[in-house]
Amino acid sequence: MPELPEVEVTRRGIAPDLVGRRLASADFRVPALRYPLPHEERSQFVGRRLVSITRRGKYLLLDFGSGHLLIHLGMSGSLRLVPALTPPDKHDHVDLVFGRTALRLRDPRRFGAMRWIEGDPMQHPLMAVLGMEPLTADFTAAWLKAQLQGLKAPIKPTLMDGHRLVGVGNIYASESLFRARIDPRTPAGKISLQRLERLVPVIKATLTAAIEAGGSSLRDFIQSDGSSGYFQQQYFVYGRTGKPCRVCGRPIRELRQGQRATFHCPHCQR
DNA sequence: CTGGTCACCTGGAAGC
DNA sequence: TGCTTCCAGGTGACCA
Repeated sequence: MPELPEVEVTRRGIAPDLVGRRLASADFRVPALRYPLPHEERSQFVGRRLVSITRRGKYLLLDFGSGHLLIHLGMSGSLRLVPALTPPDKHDHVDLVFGRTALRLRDPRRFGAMRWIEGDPMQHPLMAVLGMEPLTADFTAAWLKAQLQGLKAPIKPTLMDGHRLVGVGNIYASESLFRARIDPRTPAGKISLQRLERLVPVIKATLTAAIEAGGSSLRDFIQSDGSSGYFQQQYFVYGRTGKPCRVCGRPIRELRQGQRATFHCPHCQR
């Protein structure tokens, strides 16, 4: 599930319980996720106090003063707070134990990542290549127009390219383009400034609404029963192939762009 | 640089 | 019922 809103909701869900507390131990039950887990660097952060948890794109950065622990949830990752010593399930790969509470990483597909970064985390190769944060004032139609200049690739996969714009994944790319009434197949460089002035606020609003919807389920992060902590969203197009468009009633269509499913309403999006 | 494809990994759903 | 195939919210590597 983790696109920007889910990562941000996770951050808000776990930060109040963890910030300011000392990391007592770190248990790694698999050797690697996307990258080898930070076994050797463990001594660098065990015993340290957690200063803050911030987000950059879909990454979480846990600041331990002497360095940052970077966490990415991949396709199937989730973080929950559980009472320490809670027996792990099959895909509970990492526990960061803070006193009586453990931050538990579950990730069945293991596309997620956890890395220890020393120095300025934004200089790290994984961070330095990241694009614009969509929920900032710098993300404007004029900026996006310049970014898309000359690009022939379709707008939908282009919006999902984290080297240009971070946080917008497969769900919110389809949803945002529907709300902005833009056909996902439109060559990115051909979209007028006028239409981008519609798209940019829509992306901000779509992500913000999803974060706010997740806020109501924040308490799930401190449940120990394994409930997901994520929220169900009322989507306009995502996963609604063949179902009536919520605006015009015509069937939602599905197509594939870059091996990913795209959902759209051919009547409403042009 | 751009644009396209593949790989990583597991599990659930759909198809036969 | 049981086996096979396809698909899933991300992204880095690789190629032309």
